[in-house]
Amino acid sequence: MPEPKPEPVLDRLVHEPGRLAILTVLSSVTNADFVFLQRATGLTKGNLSSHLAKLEEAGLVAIEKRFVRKKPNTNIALTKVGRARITEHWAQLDSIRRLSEPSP
Amino acid sequence: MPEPKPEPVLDRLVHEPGRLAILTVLSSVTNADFVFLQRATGLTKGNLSSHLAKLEEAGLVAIEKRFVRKKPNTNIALTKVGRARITEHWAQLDSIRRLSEPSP
DNA sequence: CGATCAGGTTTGTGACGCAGACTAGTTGAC
DNA sequence: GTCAACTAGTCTGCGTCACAAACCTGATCG
Repeated sequence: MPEPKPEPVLDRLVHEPGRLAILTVLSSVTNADFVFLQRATGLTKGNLSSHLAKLEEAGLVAIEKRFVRKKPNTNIALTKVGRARITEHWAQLDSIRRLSEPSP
Repeated sequence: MPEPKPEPVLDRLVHEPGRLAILTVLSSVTNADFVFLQRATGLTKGNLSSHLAKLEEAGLVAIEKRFVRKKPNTNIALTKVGRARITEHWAQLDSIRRLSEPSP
């Protein structure tokens, strides 16, 4: 036996703190722009940009770029898949947590 | 301003899925041996070993090596610090989560 | 004009998680 | 006694990735 393959319970894409913050904020506001998200999450621009790129690539968020008052503006919203995944992720964290708290 | 330094809310050392599992399991059993932890967490030996090394280095767990029935046996327990940190971590996750669930 | 600012994107790199190779010692078969 | 197989871990190489700093594009200001 070449070592047991563990079940992949926690999705790293979602679990990463920066992305967890992004997704969680998004799940409460329906849509947000880049600057708002940066303030809300405390991430740097570069960081936020690359996290968003990954989330978009994975289909968890939808990104729309426009110009607002002659300035570039990036609008981000959770997709259905994204909403499902973040919800599921919190549920999985709960089940891990219950390992330590048998029953009140 | 050279980009705002974000507050380090989530401790990566603890947040990492493998270690989160280890710490959470430990917080329910007072102490455990290597093999038990491997089964409980689903990690491979190599993985578990290096995670434990990091946790020990950070003072979150205490590791004691013995021989039990002529075989090497590694016994692991949460330290006070470790117990505090895992509790605090769950609390921080809660506060992040509340961002998306204003109040029922 | 040149400088500055807003709003992002691209790049360099060190750290790290992963799994598989390796080690040390034990037990069982012959 | 010695050979093979097993237990209990540690060590190593590699690919990935998060981070921040440098960079880019266009608008606005002096």
